[in-house]
Amino acid sequence: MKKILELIAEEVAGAFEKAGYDSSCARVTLSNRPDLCEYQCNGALAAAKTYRKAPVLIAGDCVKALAGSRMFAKAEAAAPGFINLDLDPAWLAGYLKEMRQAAKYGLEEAKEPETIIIDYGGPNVAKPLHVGHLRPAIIGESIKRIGKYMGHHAIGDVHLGDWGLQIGLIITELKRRQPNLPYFDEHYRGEYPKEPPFTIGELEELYPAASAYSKEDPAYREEALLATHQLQQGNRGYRALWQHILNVSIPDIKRNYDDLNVSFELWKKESDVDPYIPRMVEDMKEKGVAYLDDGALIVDVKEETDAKEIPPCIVLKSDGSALYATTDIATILEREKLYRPDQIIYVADKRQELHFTQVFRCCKKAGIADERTKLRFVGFGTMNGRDGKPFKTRDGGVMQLKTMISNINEEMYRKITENHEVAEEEARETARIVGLSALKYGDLSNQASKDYIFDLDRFTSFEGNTGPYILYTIVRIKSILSRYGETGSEASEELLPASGASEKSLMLALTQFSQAVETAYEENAPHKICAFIYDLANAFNRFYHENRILGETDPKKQASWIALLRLTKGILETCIDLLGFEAPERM
RNA sequence: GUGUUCGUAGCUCAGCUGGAUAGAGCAACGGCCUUCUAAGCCGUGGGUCGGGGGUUCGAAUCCCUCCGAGCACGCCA
Repeated sequence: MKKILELIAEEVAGAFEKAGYDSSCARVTLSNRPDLCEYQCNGALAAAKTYRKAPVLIAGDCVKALAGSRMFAKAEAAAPGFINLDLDPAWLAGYLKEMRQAAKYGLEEAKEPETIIIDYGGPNVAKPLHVGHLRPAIIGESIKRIGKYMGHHAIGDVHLGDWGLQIGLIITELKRRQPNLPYFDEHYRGEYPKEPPFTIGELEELYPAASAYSKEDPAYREEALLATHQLQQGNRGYRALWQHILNVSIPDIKRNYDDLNVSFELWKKESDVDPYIPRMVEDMKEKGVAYLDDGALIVDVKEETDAKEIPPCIVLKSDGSALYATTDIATILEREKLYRPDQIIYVADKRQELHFTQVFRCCKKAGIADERTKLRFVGFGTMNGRDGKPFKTRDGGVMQLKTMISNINEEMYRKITENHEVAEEEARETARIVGLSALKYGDLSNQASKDYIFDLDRFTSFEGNTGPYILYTIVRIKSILSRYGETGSEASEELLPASGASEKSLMLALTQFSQAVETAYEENAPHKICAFIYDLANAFNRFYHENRILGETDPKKQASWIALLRLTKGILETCIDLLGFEAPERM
């Protein structure tokens, strides 16, 4: 169904035309003066110049033309030329009735569904997930869910890093510790053991140790580079070890993402695109887009309109080996081949913007990406600590994701059990759900592109614009609905026109749903959904405070309110699902 | 140096395809629980929207400039 703003704009456009003005002036917006009106049209101000007429007069003409409209309870011209509009409560109730009956509360799905690949993982195997993986996971997951809800075929790809130096380092370190393993015996021809030679705990310890050695000892680093090279060249033993690393690491990574309510349709790895590279490079050479410069194979990607000359994209290093741009380009090649996406969205640190600009242009220029494939980069800012500097643990290290989640859950558990008597198990589960909402809402309510300050105390606080506040609102509604169900009061739940100001505000807030989701989709901006549900929760809490729903004696009125509650609950729950979290039954 | 992003209340942030008196939350202060969860609601105080120019009937929003901060700038990812 049409968005409420569209309907209002159409009505006003009709009035403009009827009064003899061009209907294109009839842009209507939510009022920025709620004390004066609900909606406003400033078109008369813009039209004044064209018609050489005072804007108030134009507004007045338009208001006269709206006289018969059943949409508005009030339409008046205000100096210097605003048209102030209030909706008719009956018309508003009618609109909400339609919303209740429509699929997805009247949201119009995309007419031409697109295939959208969203790349928002990027963790390296054999390394524990840390807080740096938090933002892409949270933001990307939400963008994906919003895309799906809009009717698109959205595919999340974790895109694991499994082909770089880190694997070589692990192999080298393992060889140092257990040189007698068959993987290191060049003459070994038998089957390798099925059981991995390490646990996940040991694996996670191997890498940092190896990384530290390689920084101190150049020979060690050389060995690791060689091991990496040999792995890529197909060394049997190393391939077997690499497979063990994947087998041990991937389930652990999955569990980590599960804890965040984040999931991926695709578990692709850098290594998957390795086979494409030789031909891809040859092809680029043949087409003449890639050439040697200082020994490296590069592709010029600068354009005349650039404010600053963009450096060329390096496809192969001067020693002939691949680098990150190479695998990124090959990944686009593979995605085009396997999925023919309309869009590929990269959710990555904004510091990588230049890199992706180069990669995207290179793909277009070399014909690797189809002309009509939209390659988009959604850059997010740094997560800082309370001091405004990049978030670190007390000893200056990078905090593991597990640690952060468990810190939040502990804090939540403490707060829950502090004020209420709750069974241990329920308190733990509630803490987990509420904690996740705190973490995700804290992140998503900010614009993704900006740096933001991670403040555990603020995010886990139960007050203000936080995840827990939204959940609390939902829980309040659930509580009323379950009690209402118990009383067995059966009414038809017909929505009546609002009888009070707070009820009408709630209704008005509800009508913004489609607009909020659509904008969030178009702008890849989950924070618009946060802003919407925060307004909605506020509107509901005001309504809740002013009206005693279960104590209402008029059964029709009560039933109408219950219908309103169901709609509010449904929309809030839909939205938090789009953000990637859920509400508990009680809290 | 060049490019880029940003600068809004004490703090954390919205608002930015130009519109009326710049909004929230936290913190501070004051009200509201024998009644559906007070994790709530209502109210008070707090702003030269970094400075200065310009465009416009109208600028936090668009343009220029200066100041300040972050980030990026060919073989790391």
